[in-house]
Amino acid sequence: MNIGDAARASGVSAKMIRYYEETGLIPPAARTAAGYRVYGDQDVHMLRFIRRARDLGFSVEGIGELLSLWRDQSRQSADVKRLALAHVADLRRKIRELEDMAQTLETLAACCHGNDRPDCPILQELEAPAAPDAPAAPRPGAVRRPGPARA
Amino acid sequence: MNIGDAARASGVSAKMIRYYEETGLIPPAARTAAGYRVYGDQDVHMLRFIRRARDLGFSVEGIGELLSLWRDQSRQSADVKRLALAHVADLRRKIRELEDMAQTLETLAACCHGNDRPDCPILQELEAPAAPDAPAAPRPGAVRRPGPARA
DNA sequence: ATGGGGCTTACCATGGTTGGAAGGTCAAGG
DNA sequence: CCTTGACCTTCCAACCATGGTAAGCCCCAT
Repeated sequence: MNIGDAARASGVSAKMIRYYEETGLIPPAARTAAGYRVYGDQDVHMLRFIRRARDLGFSVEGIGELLSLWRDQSRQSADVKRLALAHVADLRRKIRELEDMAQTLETLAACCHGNDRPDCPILQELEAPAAPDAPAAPRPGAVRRPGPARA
Repeated sequence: MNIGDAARASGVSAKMIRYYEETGLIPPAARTAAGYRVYGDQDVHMLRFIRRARDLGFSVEGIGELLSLWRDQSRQSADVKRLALAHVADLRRKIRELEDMAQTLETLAACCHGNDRPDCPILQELEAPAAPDAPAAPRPGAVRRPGPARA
């Protein structure tokens, strides 16, 4: 099976398969004499595992840990569970940040007439953040920007 | 005022101020004879505006649109509101995606004994996604990965 | 005048993924 | 045998926002 077939069968693009190999997430594939990568059903199985973990928002690093547990026949399910719940906590933290932003903006938008006049509480709030005690409008620095969010 | 002072006063790092200038988000700062960037209170005001918009999760592109409305004295508040609500919709979409992931994982984790035995429903689900009808476990492809999420 | 800190530009890295270019390989059809 | 087209290979660049680092210049205070 060539990389294209493996990609179609697993849902992981050929590009990403090569990337995962390069970064050591998956072992180097066997090669034909011409240098083509060759994959078997087992490989596709692993790639699908990876795809599914990505769908659940795991980072590549996290997937690496999941994979090693997956391969480890003497694993303890407690370890898997811990990994999963840690990721859930990450997700919930991110959700809270986004939710805060959405609520602040919604509150502001609700105060905005949304007509053809220029005055707008949204712009006002951006200029000069509201009082520190207003929960919907944290002062600068209170909200941690999510950064290059990886999920 | 040098760039360091402007950074401290606005909460935007000197690095990012230069980046914003380079990418055209803000106009080039005035320079001293020695080439130092010089900022005034107005500039700091604008930088704080940008900082606040970033805190609310706007992309740099979105901030550019906000800035042009901010500067446009003949703006219509409806335009600002539309921008804000579009961003809220973005946030909510992202929140939903993350929430789906978190719930799927939590459900799986709840089924996992979390003991010293190797059998684990989490790994099982990653290997072979559950039935298509289970809402907490969409088939591969049903969950759109957010990609290089920009907020 | 010398030292320390600030400023300048320029480059590298992150994370995950996509895109392209340039070139080799394979299978089918003429 | 040759062409064509689909596939594969490697390498390089880009995205977004940010942090870091390094070499070199500048300014101020001692």
